[in-house]
Amino acid sequence: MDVNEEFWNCDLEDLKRGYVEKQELYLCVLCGHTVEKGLIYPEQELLLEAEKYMKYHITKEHTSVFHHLISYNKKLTGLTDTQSQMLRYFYEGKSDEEIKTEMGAGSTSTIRNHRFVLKEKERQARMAVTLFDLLKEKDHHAPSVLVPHQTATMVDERYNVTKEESHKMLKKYFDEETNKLKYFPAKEKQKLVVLREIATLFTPKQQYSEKEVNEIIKRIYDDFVTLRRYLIAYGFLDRKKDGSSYWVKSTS
DNA sequence: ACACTTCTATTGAATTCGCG
DNA sequence: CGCGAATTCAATAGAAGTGT
Repeated sequence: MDVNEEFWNCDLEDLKRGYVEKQELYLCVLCGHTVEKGLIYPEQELLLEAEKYMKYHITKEHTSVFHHLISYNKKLTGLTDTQSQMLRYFYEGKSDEEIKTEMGAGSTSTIRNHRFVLKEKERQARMAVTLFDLLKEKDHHAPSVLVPHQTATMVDERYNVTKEESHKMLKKYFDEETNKLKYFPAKEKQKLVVLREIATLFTPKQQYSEKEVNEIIKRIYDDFVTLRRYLIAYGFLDRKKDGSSYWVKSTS
């Protein structure tokens, strides 16, 4: 029953699809199987391009995302065995009458009621997702980990930081009066938090010249060259090859 | 009149409580 | 901890309600 990190972090659309697109590869969130972009995968008589092959992989190994997810236990799905079985029948497009016969129930009203209860459950699930999503923005005490910049490079699980930790670090490295960076941290984890904070000084989607970038960084730290380089290296900023234009990598 | 949705009552199973 | 009592939960079936 091990469900990987990506599974929980990817958005609903990716989850429904069953795989996420990374820089250089496609990753199956159901099993962690990866497929490298740009390669061609032979399958029987056919040669499949990477993404096609990933779709094929899901059908072959997991039948469908639906089948895979519904096979998880109650703890994960929140569904009882009969409820899961019901969903399977519904997925197959069976009528109440057919389901009744197949599961040997005495009456179609039982199936009807299952449909009703499950629909209610769906509404509750939507409600819960929305509620918790809204809560996330407000609850600064939750020990939730900050998800690193999605485009950030040089980041792995070790650098997960709770909001509390991150708050502490920021207090340590930034002067409360002037908001200037006192000194640049040596530890990777701290660097990440500090850089993330600095990245917020830039307006998303806006294009900056190198000079403008320097100006902004200079306001909080003298050694703007180092900081600028770090922002790029850690994937917070991106730039044209010739350095004529800089912008914040999108966060969403 | 008909199909379809929602509510209610009953039952048995599972879980929790509380007492020694 | 063990065991029966009490409570809660899930499944069922039929009744009531709703809309066309």
